Amino acid sequence: MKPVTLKEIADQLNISVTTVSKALKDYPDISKKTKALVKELAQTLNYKPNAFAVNLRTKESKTIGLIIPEIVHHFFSSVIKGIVAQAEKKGYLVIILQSNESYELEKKQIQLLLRQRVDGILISLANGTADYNHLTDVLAQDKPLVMFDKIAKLVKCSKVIIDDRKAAYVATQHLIDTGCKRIAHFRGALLPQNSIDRFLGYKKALLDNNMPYDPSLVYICQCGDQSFEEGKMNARQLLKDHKDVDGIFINTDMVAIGAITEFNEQGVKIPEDISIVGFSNWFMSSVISPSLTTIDQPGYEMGKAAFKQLYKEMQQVKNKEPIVYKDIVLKTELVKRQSSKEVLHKTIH
Amino acid sequence: MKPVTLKEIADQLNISVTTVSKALKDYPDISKKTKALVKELAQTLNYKPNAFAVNLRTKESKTIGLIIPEIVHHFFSSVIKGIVAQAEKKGYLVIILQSNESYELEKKQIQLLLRQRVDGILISLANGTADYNHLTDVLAQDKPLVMFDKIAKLVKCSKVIIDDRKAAYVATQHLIDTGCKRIAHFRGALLPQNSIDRFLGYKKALLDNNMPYDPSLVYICQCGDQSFEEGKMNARQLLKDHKDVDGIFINTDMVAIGAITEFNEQGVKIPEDISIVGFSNWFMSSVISPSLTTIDQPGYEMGKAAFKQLYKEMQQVKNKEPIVYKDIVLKTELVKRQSSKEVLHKTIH
DNA sequence: TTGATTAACGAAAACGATTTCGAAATGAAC
DNA sequence: GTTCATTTCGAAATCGTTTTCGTTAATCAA
Repeated sequence: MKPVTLKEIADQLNISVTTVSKALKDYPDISKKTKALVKELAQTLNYKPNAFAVNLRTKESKTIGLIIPEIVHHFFSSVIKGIVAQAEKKGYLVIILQSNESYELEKKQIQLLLRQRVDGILISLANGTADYNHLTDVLAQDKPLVMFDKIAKLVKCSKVIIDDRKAAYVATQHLIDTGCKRIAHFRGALLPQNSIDRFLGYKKALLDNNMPYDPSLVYICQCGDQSFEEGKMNARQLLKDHKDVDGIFINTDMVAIGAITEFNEQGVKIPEDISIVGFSNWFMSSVISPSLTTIDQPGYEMGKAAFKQLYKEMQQVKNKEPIVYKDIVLKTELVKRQSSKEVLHKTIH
Repeated sequence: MKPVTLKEIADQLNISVTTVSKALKDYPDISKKTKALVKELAQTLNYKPNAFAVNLRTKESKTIGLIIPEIVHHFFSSVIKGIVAQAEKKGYLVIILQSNESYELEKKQIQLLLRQRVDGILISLANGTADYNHLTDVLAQDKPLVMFDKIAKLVKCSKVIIDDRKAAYVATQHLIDTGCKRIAHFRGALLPQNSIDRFLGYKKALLDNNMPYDPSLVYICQCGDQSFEEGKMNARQLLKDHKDVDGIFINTDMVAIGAITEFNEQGVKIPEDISIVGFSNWFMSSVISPSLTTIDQPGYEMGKAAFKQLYKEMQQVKNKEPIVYKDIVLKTELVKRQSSKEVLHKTIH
């Protein structure tokens, strides 16, 4: 009933615990005969080393912590999948925690993970997080910390991101290339860096194309649980405020889908009357009618890359080398679908 | 840099490790004065008990394992969220593993978790799992194991499920009540119990209403990654095979959405020509056009209930009481939307 | 025969906390 | 002054491994 220990194996074979331990780990100073004996008995008794004891000695837990704002989310669950898959390949287990977009919870969870003595931490910040002491605490302990997607630029650690600004630029440029003359933007809340960058990309694309930037065309939404509703609301408001808008770049697919639904209900034709480009490429976006042109955000790859970087840093700590931080920028892609028109033939000068 | 230990606190205060430990845990045989001193120093040094050492002594890890077939999945990610939230409330951490619907992986992961000495395991089985030795291994060690959603009826442990059969019955009955005369069924693969039960519910509803059961109206799909495509394919095939079908009960929303898409493309009117009822109530189902009538499957609640049961059993183990197994059946609900007609006025006898 | 080398194993000290069992000191009671 | 109880603390064992450093016995060279 109780798990088998080294001592029990040792007693049964009338040898010492030391020898058993060494035999199982193929130390060169144990004879082949005893090694065979030990290994066989361990097998039949179904011996499994007690992880606590091993960790206590070796000061490694072979466990990492993962904190994300929201689990039920296509993008984030893809990230989780990428992380878990990669971690398992390297023999690491993943403890998952959800911050619920709350700074307080995030802070508490970091403490929990540190107490658990995880070997490293992966985190995507809560929207509300503006204070970074809990993060620098981790780094001060020489424990690797890698941030992904929602990051804090000011914290000195590795980061895995996409170039939100560039992606937003591409999205907006696509609207321009397909003939849109007056382009609105539904942006996210003020805090997460992503919203800011996407907004900046939108703005830059306009200016680079000699189109005026009009702040009244920028609508803010919190992108929380009811982002679908927010998309509908913003769309309704836009129809009242600006009849001349013929294109919208929307911060995230869920909001875009809300907007599409509203436009469908009001008889506004997409893309004939208004073109729409979203962000993230959720599965849903390919299914809705009209299907949504959007920016593909590689969640699985991001998870994979984040773990790989963390792994590298954990190895560096193990070898007592200094940790080398890295910024990894993943590629995004515009996925052309029905909610935007065909690209106009460009005139050749 | 290195984490603070009891010994360091003891040395600084010139008292023994024992006293420090006791002080922090409010043992009655330590004076208030030393307790105050110890607690204050622990606070300022930011002392965190070494989880390994504690676990090694107490033989508790305050950690549970969670194995699911697929993380990127609306239903399962909701379950994860429920589990993680509830676990955190009780001071437990969750190690998450994904079996990828593979029996082999599932088996290996159970071993991993046992080695890690988790206090309990939550699992939703892979479709391919037909051999239960890895599960009985867990139970043989007196380690609580709770299965949810995709379960093995034969294994003696607690289970949290919905009544798939009844839910399917309700779904089919709804189609009948709204006037459908010839009802098809897109079912899942043969193995997971859920598919079988949903099929049986469908069949029973037909028979109870004196409608013939026609096996040629039952289409099978694997419900894997391409279930959307499978939905389209099946819909196309159905249109060829049976022009007279006016209702379909579909195993899962993703397939249903594929079917709706296909029908939309082929100009088949929903619900006028064909009514559709899905299963799961993914968010997508409320957004697609026409929106999908479906069975709401409470993922978050299932996760919550599963952890609560596991917690109960972990307490029982702790108190050396025998484990009491329980079958928990959660309520499902029919969510009426646009893909099915209004219920006919029933004649009163 | 002596000294050096090698092969094979074990004793014991960690790792950091918890807990049992005493011990010392103080005070109270007689 | 003796006895007894109470308060306050610590020594030491323990959890299960890992790893260092011996120790023994055998082998070999000269």
